[in-house]
Amino acid sequence: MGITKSQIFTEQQNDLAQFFKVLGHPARVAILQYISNQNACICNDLVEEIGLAQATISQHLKELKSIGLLNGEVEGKSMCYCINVERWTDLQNRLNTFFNTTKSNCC
Amino acid sequence: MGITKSQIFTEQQNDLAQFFKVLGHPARVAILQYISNQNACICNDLVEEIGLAQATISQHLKELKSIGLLNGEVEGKSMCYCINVERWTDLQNRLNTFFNTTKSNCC
DNA sequence: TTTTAATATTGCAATATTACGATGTTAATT
DNA sequence: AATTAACATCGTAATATTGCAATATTAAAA
Repeated sequence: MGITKSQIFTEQQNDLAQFFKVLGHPARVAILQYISNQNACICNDLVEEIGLAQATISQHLKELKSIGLLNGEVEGKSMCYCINVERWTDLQNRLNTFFNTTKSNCC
Repeated sequence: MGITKSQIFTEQQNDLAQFFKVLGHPARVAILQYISNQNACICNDLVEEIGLAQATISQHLKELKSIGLLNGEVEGKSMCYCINVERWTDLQNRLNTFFNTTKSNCC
């Protein structure tokens, strides 16, 4: 039905899946990689760099913001989007915990 | 349009996003966690454990198989699905590389 | 060889996602 | 105050995903 039955999973599982899901689009991967190579990020640069329409880029940025991976700061009439390093490291640790606690083989 | 413009991204970006995407559903996270706590995995157990219909579980297993995270072995009339530990560790390393090379702050 | 058990596959219905044009909004510039 | 620049949001079309019932398929058991 296109709708995920979140009720039947734990909050931890839903949370983790949500992180993975947001990272599960090449545009968002590309955005993060591009930002990390810049000193300042302006959405317009991204539009040229990534090759998607401005509205689409804006939407992807919103999703990255929604899980706290990006900080947006108003700078005049531009926006400066930056990776939230604390959150980034935190997420990396959570994913590693998931990987380390979920690797036993059964057969 | 619901269609991702994969052509405009690098293979590495598409690949990475694909991994994230497959892990981006709580049922698949739950399946991996459950399997890792068992010695043998039978789909029927999963149906009871997870609480989704057999057809749905089968579909999720297929997606996990598609990125090589699960090995399926026929065992009589049952299937034994196991985490592919080599692939699992490989994926963990790839994700850590991504996280480590994508963390500079700009603002 | 019929039956049964354990999946896989197919075919849908419902909802989500992706993408973009058009249109807001906001703040600097003129 | 009007204009411009840089986004954000809205509305919508196209496609993807989720989920399940029904129906294969496959191999052991009877």
